[in-house]
Amino acid sequence: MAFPAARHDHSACIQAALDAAEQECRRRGARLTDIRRIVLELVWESHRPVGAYALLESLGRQGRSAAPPTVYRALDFLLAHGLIHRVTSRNGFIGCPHPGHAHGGQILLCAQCGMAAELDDPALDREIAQSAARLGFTVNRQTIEVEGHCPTCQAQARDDTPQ
Amino acid sequence: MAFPAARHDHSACIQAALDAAEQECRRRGARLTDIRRIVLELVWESHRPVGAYALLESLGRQGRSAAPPTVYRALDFLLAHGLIHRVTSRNGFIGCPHPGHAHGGQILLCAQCGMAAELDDPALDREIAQSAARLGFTVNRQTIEVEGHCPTCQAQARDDTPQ
DNA sequence: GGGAGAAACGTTATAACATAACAAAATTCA
DNA sequence: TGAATTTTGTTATGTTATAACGTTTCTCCC
Ligand SMILES: [Zn+2]
Ligand SMILES: [Zn+2]
Ligand SMILES: [Zn+2]
Ligand SMILES: [Zn+2]
Repeated sequence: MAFPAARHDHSACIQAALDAAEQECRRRGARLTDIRRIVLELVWESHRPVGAYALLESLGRQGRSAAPPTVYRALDFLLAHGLIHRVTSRNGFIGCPHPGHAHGGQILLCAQCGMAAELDDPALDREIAQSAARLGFTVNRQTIEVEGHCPTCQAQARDDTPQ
Repeated sequence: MAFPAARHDHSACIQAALDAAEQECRRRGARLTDIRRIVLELVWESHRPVGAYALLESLGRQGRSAAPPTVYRALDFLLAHGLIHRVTSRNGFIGCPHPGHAHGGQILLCAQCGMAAELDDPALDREIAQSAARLGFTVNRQTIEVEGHCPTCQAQARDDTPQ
């Protein structure tokens, strides 16, 4: 789950995500309808969290203008089947690069460029479960959102500060 | 940081929080004005995350009706000085039981009763920082919100399921 | 193929959360 | 006191999310 590089073949990201979604939906007997596929594709337009209303506008630009419930329903479906993750601290959504592969939401967010990546560290899940258990608390779901600086932006900062 | 028991002397919680806030503000040269103190007190009315508009209504019931910006400004102040934490997954706020004592937001949320508690496990912070570092990512801030079941609600579930 | 039932979608309206902008009041401090 | 700063009041609006209900599309069995 490397952090997305500044320049990479992003169309490949999108294609891979759509293929994985197709497969995961087949496996689950879920229907990846037109709208759902299009919304997923739009979520994947970047590696940044996208808001529901930004998706609405994107849909409009594609000539498929819609009302909020349409987008929210598609997002609910994609969330329910693990094809996207919600980024609560940004009121946005990002595509999941490996649906099906069970994992809690561990998300890295670059404060500079806004890019997001998944961390997906099982040791972290265990540590949280253990730590919570010490207080007698049992864990269902966990949301981890880490803000910081991605490798690319750090490198840039070094270049911009000659010294 | 034990999970708050179902029955406990909650007025003591409130008083302790207000005292700690007073002290922390003095230490920082910050002004804990009337509204700010009242909002803090209202946040502490329960151990559950409270929304800004719920606080607005509470203010109204106290005869201090106000507009949204008043509450949001008070919340911003309390956040800035570490007297409360934001619970992004609930669009709410909870009081911090130990302001001043630096700590990232690690919050446990009971899906049953809605109660919240802080986890505050430094090992967790380290694990995240290390795990992120392996991807070349440096951490600024982290939001950890864990949903599950508190000790009280687990005990209740056992009682309600005789078998 | 036809029809009952379920799932998905369209549409309108509204709820819930948050901030911009500017005026008035209170506080600080020289 | 009086200027500078901070805090609060007020109006308006922006942003995010859902309720409710009717229509269409799909599924599956006969
Ligand atoms: Zn990409
Ligand atoms: Zn970056
Ligand atoms: Zn208490
Ligand atoms: Zn509980």
